[in-house]
Amino acid sequence: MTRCSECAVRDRAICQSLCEADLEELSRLGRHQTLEKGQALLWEGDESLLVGNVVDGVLKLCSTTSAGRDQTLGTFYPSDFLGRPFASTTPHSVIAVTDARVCTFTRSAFDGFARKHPDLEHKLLQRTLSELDRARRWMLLLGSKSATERVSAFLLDLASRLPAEPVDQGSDGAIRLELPFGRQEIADLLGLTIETVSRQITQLKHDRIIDTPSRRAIVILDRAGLEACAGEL
Amino acid sequence: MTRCSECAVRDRAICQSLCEADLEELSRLGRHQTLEKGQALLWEGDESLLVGNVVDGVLKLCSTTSAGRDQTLGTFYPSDFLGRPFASTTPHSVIAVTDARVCTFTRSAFDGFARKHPDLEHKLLQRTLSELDRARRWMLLLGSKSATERVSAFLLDLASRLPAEPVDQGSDGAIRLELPFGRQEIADLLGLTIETVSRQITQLKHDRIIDTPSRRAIVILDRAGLEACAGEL
DNA sequence: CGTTCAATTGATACGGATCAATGCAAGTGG
DNA sequence: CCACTTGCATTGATCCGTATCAATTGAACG
Repeated sequence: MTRCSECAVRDRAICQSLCEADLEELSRLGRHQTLEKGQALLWEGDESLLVGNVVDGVLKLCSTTSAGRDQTLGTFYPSDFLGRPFASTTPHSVIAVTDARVCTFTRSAFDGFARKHPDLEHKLLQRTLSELDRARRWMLLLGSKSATERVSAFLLDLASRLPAEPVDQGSDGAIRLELPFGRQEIADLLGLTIETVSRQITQLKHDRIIDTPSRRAIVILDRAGLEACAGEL
Repeated sequence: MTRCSECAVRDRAICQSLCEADLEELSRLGRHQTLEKGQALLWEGDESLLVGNVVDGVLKLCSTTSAGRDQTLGTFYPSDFLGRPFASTTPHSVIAVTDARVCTFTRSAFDGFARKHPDLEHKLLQRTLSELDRARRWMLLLGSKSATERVSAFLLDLASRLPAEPVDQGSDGAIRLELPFGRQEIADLLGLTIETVSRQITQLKHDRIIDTPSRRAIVILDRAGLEACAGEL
């Protein structure tokens, strides 16, 4: 079994608040799980079975509307906490966007442990508050931004979340992003259609703001230009 | 000074977690404030000065985009907690929708008190988690619902939040809502324009799903019909 | 009774959705 | 190694819902 003290996200996940002894106890409650791309960890409306931390990979939180349209409500990167503690059902599904590793706990075991460890609950509170800020920023995007603004904002958000690799040739501060998402997934995230996303990307490419060396890679050539396209924030 | 033990929201706000003695201590940190309709309590981007509970009235959380458009990101009703604890700036403005009374604390005083009272932090965590669920449901609305669905969902949401008054004449289960919001405010909440909101309301009226005895009142005649218009959820 | 402000209604424009076709890269099997 | 399939992404043509612009109505108030 993998020891928590050697965890890849030991110093970033909410567990950072625990001392060695408590960590030991928590690790006995948890279990590591690997997920394949596309696999679901939690289902919308189901019992809230699991909570946990992302160790590696990217996951998404999503919901399907009656019209069959899919809307993605959030994303999880390594060290992020996922699941719905302190409630009996999970309001949305959690699905792996890439192959992923997560460290999970049954909700009841986690809830019990958390109630006895105020520092952990405090970390969780801080994270939940940030997540709420994040969700509200996204609401702003969904409620009152154009397609160009949405795509630009998405790329900037991604750049801030992903381990950014600077491009070799000294072409100013160009940044290369390996997209974990396909076009359809981006569309679901932004409340647009795949065609609109595609058109916006080609537009940004024509304007020399980004480049697309491959379908799954984006190079930000002109960060300031991209920020201008994204509107304030 | 108003004693916490006699507070109108004593048994619903997060303070319900405190014993008499702690409540006494907290009440010495707080202060009651009255706000007039339209008055701001917190400004977007400012230092996070205050947090608190709504005692009476309705407030909204909002943000102005570069394009001058206003988007409302949330609403606060009596017993709701507002403000951004544990952060140095508030990401959005809080504005009174009606005349209101709030019980406020400086953020720093509240943070310190909360850190020492795990039960209070726990209540706050639960509330923040629900607020996040709520925000995500609203994201779904903003990201992938039509104007009709948005207006219908809004009315249903309001019905669940407001003290509902059943209409006198035995006309089945008709419910009368006194709207705290004007049309423009509804539009900001739903990411629509005032004209579109107005048209949707007239449409629902024609379909005998609602009635509008006055500008600021709505009677839900056919709740099932309204739910159907709102799509699932 | 006029003034004022919000809400409604109408006419038109436009952005993004939808429908349909084409392009392109990565397999797969002969 | 080449034809064929398969799955995404792009591009094009058209349609529809909501925004926008402009006018009218209606209720509250002095």
